[in-house]
Amino acid sequence: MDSVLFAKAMADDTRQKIMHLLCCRWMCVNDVVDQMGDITQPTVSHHLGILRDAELVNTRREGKQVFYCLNQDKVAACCGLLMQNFAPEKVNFFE
Amino acid sequence: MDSVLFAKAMADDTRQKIMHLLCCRWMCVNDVVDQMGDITQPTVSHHLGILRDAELVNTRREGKQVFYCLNQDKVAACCGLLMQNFAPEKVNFFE
DNA sequence: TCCTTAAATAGACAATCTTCTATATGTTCC
DNA sequence: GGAACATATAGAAGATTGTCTATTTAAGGA
Repeated sequence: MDSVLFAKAMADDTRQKIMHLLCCRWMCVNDVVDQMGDITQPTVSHHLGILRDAELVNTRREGKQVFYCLNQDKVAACCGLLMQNFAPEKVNFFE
Repeated sequence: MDSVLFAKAMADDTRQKIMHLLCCRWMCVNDVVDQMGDITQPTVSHHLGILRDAELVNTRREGKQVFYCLNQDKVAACCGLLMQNFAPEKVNFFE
């Protein structure tokens, strides 16, 4: 993936909070909305859409609800890409 | 550092191009402008200011010129932070 | 001191982004 | 099929960002 797309997806406080919620579990949209407290459902959906476009979340429908979960593999791959691009001297390739 | 500030600093194509130029060498502002080709000096200065605020570049004055170089330690630290926050299951702490 | 060069800052404008309300789509149950 | 619930989309308003031109600040040389 493109490292700019990744950075843009991460470049918002609300989005990082959502990502934190979804880090190690599946949650449906309404539960995310409840946990976030002060933002509306459409706003949450919008942010989830951006994260989905960047492939940073996995998604699954279950009846009426749609569940999301952070895609840690993607995050790790993108961080690795950033490291290779912008901290190549700090990467240990064979360790 | 704050992971949102880091992501915001990275969230622009022009800025990532500049970072790439400065990745493994010191360059003065005018040389960056020349390499970038199609953007003006004030725009480059603006982007360098954002990178400087995020501590992603080191800076040094030499006579009339100001030199910049990418701070790979900072990049590595921020990537590590992102990994811990958003890919904790992919981090091997003791390897 | 004055001129030249290098970089930063100010201010304006357009584009992008975040958020909202209102509405549409999709799913389940009666 | 229609009501109820869950999520997505549309469209608008305000905030933030990226870029430019014009100007200012900083340093060096004649």
